Amino acid sequence: MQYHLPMEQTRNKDNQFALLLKANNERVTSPRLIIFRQLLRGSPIPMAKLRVKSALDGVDTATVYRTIALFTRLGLVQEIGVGSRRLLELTDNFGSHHHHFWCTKCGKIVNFDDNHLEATLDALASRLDISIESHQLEISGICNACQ
Amino acid sequence: MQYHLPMEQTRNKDNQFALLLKANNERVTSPRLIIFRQLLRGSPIPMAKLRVKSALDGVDTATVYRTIALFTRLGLVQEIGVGSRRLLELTDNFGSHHHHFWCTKCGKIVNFDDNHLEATLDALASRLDISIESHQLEISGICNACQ
DNA sequence: TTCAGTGCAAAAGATTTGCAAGCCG
DNA sequence: CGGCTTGCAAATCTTTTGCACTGAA
Repeated sequence: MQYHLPMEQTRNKDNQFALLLKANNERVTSPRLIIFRQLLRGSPIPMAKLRVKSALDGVDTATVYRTIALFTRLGLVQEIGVGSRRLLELTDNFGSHHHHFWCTKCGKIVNFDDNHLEATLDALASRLDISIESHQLEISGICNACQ
Repeated sequence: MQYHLPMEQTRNKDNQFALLLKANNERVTSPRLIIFRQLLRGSPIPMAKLRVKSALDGVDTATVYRTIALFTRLGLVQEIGVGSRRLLELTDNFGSHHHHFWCTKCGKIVNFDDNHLEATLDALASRLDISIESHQLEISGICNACQ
């Protein structure tokens, strides 16, 4: 099996993952680890593909759904909308805060973050008199390579 | 039947709607008008509910799907993600540009817009060297009433 | 009149659920 | 060992498709 992260980092993440589960009285099982590692590969993945990939490792479809529901409940996974597709990815708990830019020409999805944007949102929150728990921005357009 | 807009405004919208269809060589049919008016009521609506409401007016489920696909193709309708739900609403072509704030406590969805935010996005676009076609921001948190 | 658009029914996919067996703690 | 998890299969729900008929232009 091949990882996008060096093995040492993967171990770290696996560890962090195990701790999070235990802290919530959830068991660390083989299917859960397999699915977590799939998500750890980085790019947002559609449920259908996650199901297929997990099946290769012997994980049943029903288990994938139950696991994603669990991960979501634990705030480990979130669903993002890119165009009309729904994709799954690890939340900021297991990565840095970011947003998505989707190139409508080549389909590439680029993560980005912007301090100024975050500041703008803070100001917005006080203007609207709300307290922000989370926010998600999706920008679509043409990337520099495609222009 | 009851509308959220005064009848005169509804007529205007119906008109605008008919023109858009005709401009795209699409026919103005009863099911399409029924579904359009449903969306015109304002708040984002899940497909399931739209299906049920349309059925009350005798519109078949398959037609609802085909119509929403058409409206999306014409840039009349967009799908937004609020929490884990997917909701349908008219695009900015039939309303003013806005984003969504979702109160996780009372479930209310509030539309808002912010000039400063738009300016920030413009700046971001030039920094990332991309050209933005559209953007969608979803903020979730607690509204002032629930605090 | 003509053919795009619709209803109906069936097919295809996606998601959920019940239950016996397996495995983590 | 005990009970949470899983795999498997069946049930549900959602979305798509084929086809004959209807109605908008």
